[in-house]
Amino acid sequence: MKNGPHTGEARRGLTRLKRANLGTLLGLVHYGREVSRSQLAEQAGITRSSVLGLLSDLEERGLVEQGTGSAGGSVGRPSTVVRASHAVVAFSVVPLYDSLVVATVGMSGRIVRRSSHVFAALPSPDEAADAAAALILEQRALLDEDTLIAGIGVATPGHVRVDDGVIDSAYSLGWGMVPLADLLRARTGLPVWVDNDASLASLAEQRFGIARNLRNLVLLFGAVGGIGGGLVVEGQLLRGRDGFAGELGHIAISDEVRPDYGGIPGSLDSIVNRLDLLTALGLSRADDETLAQAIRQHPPGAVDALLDKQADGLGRAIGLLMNMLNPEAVVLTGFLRVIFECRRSEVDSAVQRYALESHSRRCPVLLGTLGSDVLLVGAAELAFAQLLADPLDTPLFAPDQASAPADSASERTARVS
Amino acid sequence: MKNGPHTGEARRGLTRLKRANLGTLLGLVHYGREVSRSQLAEQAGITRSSVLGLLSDLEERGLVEQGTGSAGGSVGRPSTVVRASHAVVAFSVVPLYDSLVVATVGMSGRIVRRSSHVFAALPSPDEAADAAAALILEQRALLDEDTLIAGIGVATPGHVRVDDGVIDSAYSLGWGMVPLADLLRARTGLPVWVDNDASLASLAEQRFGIARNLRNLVLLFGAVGGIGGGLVVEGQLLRGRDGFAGELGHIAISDEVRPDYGGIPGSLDSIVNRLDLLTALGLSRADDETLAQAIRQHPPGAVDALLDKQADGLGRAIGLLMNMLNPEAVVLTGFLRVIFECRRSEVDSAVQRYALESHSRRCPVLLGTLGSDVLLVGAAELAFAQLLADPLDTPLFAPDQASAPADSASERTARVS
DNA sequence: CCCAGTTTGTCATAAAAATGAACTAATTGT
DNA sequence: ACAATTAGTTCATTTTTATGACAAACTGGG
Repeated sequence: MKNGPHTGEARRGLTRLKRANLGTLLGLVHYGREVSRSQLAEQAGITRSSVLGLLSDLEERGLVEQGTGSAGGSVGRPSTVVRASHAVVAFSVVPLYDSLVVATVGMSGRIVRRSSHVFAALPSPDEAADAAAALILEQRALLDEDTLIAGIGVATPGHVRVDDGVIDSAYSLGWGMVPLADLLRARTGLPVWVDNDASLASLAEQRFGIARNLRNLVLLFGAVGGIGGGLVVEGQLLRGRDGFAGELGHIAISDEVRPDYGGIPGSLDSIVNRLDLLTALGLSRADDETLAQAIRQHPPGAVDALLDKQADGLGRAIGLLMNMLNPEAVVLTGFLRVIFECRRSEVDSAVQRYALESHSRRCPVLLGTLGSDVLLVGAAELAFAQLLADPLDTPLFAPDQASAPADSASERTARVS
Repeated sequence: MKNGPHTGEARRGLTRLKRANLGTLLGLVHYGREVSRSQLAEQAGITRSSVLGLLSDLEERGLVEQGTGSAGGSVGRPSTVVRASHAVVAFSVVPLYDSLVVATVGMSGRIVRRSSHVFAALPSPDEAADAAAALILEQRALLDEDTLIAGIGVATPGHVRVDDGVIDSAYSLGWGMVPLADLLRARTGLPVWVDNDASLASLAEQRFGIARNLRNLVLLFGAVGGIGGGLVVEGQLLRGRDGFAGELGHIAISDEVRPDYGGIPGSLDSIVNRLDLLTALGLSRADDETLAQAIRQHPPGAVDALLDKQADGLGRAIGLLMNMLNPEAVVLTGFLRVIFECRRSEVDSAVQRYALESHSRRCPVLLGTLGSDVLLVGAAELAFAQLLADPLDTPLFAPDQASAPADSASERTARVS
């Protein structure tokens, strides 16, 4: 569908079962960073001898590396430790208002390289795609020769049709109906996946951040353009019918109608609002760090009332989400983190008031730990997801842009025929 | 864990794959009512020859029946049609305020038999369990000799710990920390599963009702004790960490604080409230039909304002849910149906106001079609779920209460050894 | 330093189950 | 009646996992 090159003919007879088992193993390795073979066997529910064979397939394709490592076991023969190969990478693209960040991310979750482009004005989709392609080209040229590229993941604000990578509407970028996946694929020859920024942030925090291994998670993403949300249910991103799910900034939680506000009346966005804070503080365009500092140093007065009100709104939304989804944790990022740190007791008391005790009792409010990397990590996950679903037959690409896909599967097919 | 008798030793070498394939096939048959073998092969993604073998296993265990039926195909050899055996049943138990309904439900989704018990006062958990067990005993005695019983499913209001079938708190019944599954299992010898009423209603409407085959669904369940919610995501019930998810009545959508209301301030329950309607109409304890009639005939005045307000609150909640979950439909049941029918345009306009257009455009508000059967069907699904997960090794029980489980697997094991 | 105990890696063999391809059967339309 | 079409059936083959035995590598105590 979405991938460029054909992999010759799909290898015959690789049953769904084996595909699933390979994916399970690669997933365990990817999310666990370092796992022993016997742990893999136990967690995947297959025997040690089967793991042996499956891993050798994965290793042959260069997806995992095995070696002696510190597996902590006390007695008995030391384990062979399996790691995701750091020779497998994906590119992350994160368009912001007037800049754009591109990173090379290893399958181990580590960010290898990062660079950005600053625009003079809000970029058009084509300008953004040009800049992204240029940065990717640079980073691609710096990769080792044996690197395998899974593809490109994009984290963008707004509504994204994940099926075909079309941005339905991204208010903060001023874009509407932009086929971003097509634009980038045409420029790079790599497969491209696009998804909403807040959703990807929740995925990243659930897999590599504060919410590691929690199966049910709500993340509130306090971005400059407004509040987004990401919902993880049973370890999977909740996308809904079109991939639009998680627009938590637009949920109505109050009767308040602001004549100056154009969105949903009484919405979380209209009440817990970064711009309001900046205005009250006499700032324009500050990053979250500056914002936090300004709040700490502000003179008492109107700002306090605003902060109290925003803290109450935030707590109300958190309580609502706890009642509705019974998650294991609620994670705050961006400027919501600032509000929580300044008005923790106000937020907590609002949560107590608006959430049923049975829901809130065991559901902590946490702060994201991935910081500004969260979108880069989350976007790369998009590209790796395909690889995890079908480790052996998903096409991978070489650093050398001119070459055919570095797909060992098609090589093997060629050798046989 | 939860099942009573042991099935000898688990049949050796029934691989996960076969178990999964059997479950997939049985699920397709169960939800599709009548499916041809080649349709099964196509939908399950396995070959016709494999389907043949798998179905013969299922038929041997008495779970499905095959025969020539009207499969509508125009040309070509007529299909063999597969149906879920109506000899496989589950018992549904639905405790209400002062009564209790028990039904025998076939795996085809049809309700075979139903009976109820009316209490003089609110029953204690033991009284309710006694009554349920007595009704089940009666209905069990009326079953054919070759019937296979999957178990008992209970749909109850309140919070349910689905893992062990303990009702954490059910306000409308006045119960707290009731190990209902244990109580019923001790009295009947059958495995018991318990879940929240609204959740089960959403499952029932998604599988057998108006929302058939929709993968993402929100159901608002307007019961006498308050509003419940059920969320279906990717075809699965969203349960959250403890199974408490979906408490949509308790989500805060307004700033209004009612001094007379004990729950969450500004919650959907406090605004869209059946008791308020009855009070305004001068009624006490009316069923939904009576309520609808009273509304149609009421004199203009205060009741209109109340209805408008409730319609607005309902639309606001619907809009919030659309933004948040991007479902394919929102389904209303119980007295919410009455409100929607009387104030359709008010509800619709509130939905327009509070939902983003991209979310609401393709998301209809529907009315449930299963009526009063919805909980009976949903509760039975709990018992069938286990059977679908492992068709051959899940123990089934005979109508004759004294006998051992009618588990052909253990018979077969015995024959071999 | 050796030896029991423990855990893990590896191999040959067996068994399970799905696949693939050929073939037969039953119907419609011409 | 005959082609076209669709579905059911059979069976040898292939894929892949499971099984069980054994070797390897480590800990810790005597």
